[in-house]
Amino acid sequence: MSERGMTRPTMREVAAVAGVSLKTVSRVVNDEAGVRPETAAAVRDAIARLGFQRNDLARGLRGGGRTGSIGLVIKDVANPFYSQIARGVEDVARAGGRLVISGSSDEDPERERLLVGSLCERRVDGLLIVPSGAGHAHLATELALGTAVVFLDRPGGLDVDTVLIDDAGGARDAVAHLARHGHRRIACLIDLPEIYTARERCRGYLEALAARGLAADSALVRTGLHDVPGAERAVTGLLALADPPTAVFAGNNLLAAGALRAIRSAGAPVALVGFDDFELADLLSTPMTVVAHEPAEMGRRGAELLQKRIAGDQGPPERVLLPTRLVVRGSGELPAPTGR
Amino acid sequence: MSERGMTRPTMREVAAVAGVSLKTVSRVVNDEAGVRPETAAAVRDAIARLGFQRNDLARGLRGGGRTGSIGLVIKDVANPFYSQIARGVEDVARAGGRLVISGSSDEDPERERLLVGSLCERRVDGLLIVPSGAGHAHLATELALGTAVVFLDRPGGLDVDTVLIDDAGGARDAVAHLARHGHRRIACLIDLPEIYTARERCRGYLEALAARGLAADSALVRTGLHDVPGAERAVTGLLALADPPTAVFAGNNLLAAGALRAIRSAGAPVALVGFDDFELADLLSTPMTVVAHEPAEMGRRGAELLQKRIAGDQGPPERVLLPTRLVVRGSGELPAPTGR
DNA sequence: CTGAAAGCGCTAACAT
DNA sequence: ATGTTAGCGCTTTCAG
Repeated sequence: MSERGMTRPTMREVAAVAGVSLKTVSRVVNDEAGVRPETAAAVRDAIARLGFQRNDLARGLRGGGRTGSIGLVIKDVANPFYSQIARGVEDVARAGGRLVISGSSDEDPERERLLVGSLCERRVDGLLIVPSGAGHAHLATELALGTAVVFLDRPGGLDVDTVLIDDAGGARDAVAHLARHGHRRIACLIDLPEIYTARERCRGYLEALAARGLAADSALVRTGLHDVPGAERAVTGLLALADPPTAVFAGNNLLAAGALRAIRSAGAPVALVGFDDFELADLLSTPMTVVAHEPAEMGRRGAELLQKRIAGDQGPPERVLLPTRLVVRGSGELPAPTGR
Repeated sequence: MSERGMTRPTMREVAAVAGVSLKTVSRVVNDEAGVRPETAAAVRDAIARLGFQRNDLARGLRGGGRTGSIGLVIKDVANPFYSQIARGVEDVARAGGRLVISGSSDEDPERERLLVGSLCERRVDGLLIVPSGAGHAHLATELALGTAVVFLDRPGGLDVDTVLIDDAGGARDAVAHLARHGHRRIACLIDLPEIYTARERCRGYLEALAARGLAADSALVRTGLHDVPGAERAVTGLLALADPPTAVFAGNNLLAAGALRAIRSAGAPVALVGFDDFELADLLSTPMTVVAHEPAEMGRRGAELLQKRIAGDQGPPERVLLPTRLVVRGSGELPAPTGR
């Protein structure tokens, strides 16, 4: 076996050992036809003996520029919503023979720009992006240079394939559900308004209220929330109001967790519907309803669209809207509206 | 702006536009000293005008072979435990100017081997691996070829840097806690015995029983469980025993979720301690205790060790053991042992 | 301070 | 069925 730090064997060395030309080795390595079985066997033997592994950098540099990798930019891989997307992307990429290079932007447009830059320098075959912020001019440049781009979860201001969830519809269903159970004072927790999904979910909330002829009380809408403690404080504040809400709609998984904590602390029988499903939502002491959807499916669809583009598809940009469904957990126990 | 599908500008073109030599462009791009400010400005201008981006493939091919990327092989990125590891890795890699290429092995040694192979063909600077299975001969080859390797969560059978959690200690604490509360019939849910952490946690369970002079009842130990439904069925079966357990120790986050479901369904007041912390564990209707630890820290430590190796550190392999701590959620409500 | 030449490891075109 | 010659885009010598 080789020594540590030894230089890696090249095709040229394999060729020398096998007693053939470099090109023959290349043919064997890439399963090209036109090599006599015995020759191929000799080459394979040399490959095994030397521990040769094709250098994909060199390969990508010479041939067409395909690197067999795609870039994925999400908000935070530690957040289950995004890590499920990543899994979906990975599965499709693998089927297409590609590896995924991913990075977390933490909702910072500058970090996103940096990440996209690094990814492009590495010449990924395509880019899957959950766009943060608004300006995506740099992406337009990439696009022009031939890097395929697909947006996930939010539109990115460029006319390319985009996979979204039915944010407004899901929010409408959530609020309609609460209203149907008699709730008239429904609070709404929303992430940073710069985020498309936050705006859409807020819109759905307002539309559902309007559809039921309920007045929208701006005191019950809290925006700019982006973590569990923030949501917890917001809901604690809401419940301390003179005329508190009897129900809460939380705009995402983090905000739902915060709301849950506040409701539990207050000991108040407040109904809760959260956007994003999560394991064990049905085993909570405060039963909650959830706007469920499939993050992995979003990743899969996005990756499929991307690979189609990479393969040369020139059709018009596609717009995929993934459905949500309201999952009622312990509906019988849904707290009824109080007060009044 | 350039046309779609247009060929990407190269340093040569930038040089031509700027009226300098290729090497001067290289100097500017890499912030090397020895370029007159005006010349540099002209070059930068040409770069901006052409939308030039250094090709890291070519760069990696020529210069020392560093690609500025590290490979991460985990079990499943959609599992919060692993996605938190991934985040820790990413943060350290970014600080070191590197990108992370990650893949899920799903506990399949063959997939792991394939992934490692692809990663090495891509010439990652180093590999961070949660090893599945036992045979890691292929890794020995990589090691010999100079690719740095660090194991995460489990030892990989090779004498390299390894970051582990105190599995046995955490399990002992969990079981001791239950015993201290009077439980004598404590069930144990364990993942596939091929997995090191499963064996260690099982060992800790047995040690804690022995330390208290409690008999280990093999009927209460269920191994080979690897998903939520499986754990649920196992616990349902345990609770149907003539002499059922009054407490359960679940060997990981998935098994804890399954146990929770079974306990809830049975309506039995069974105490539960689970390995791995999770959001909202304290808000469950069935209060549970948790063996908490920091997955992200594991990722960070591993990535730090790896980058030190990549930088040339030749010291002896390090063994990091991360602590666990028992977090009691609703201790007052811990179900007391029943029966007898 | 700047440039010309060589070559990283591979594949694409052509030979043979 | 196999080999030869270029050259991908860059960094690394080594010269000016």
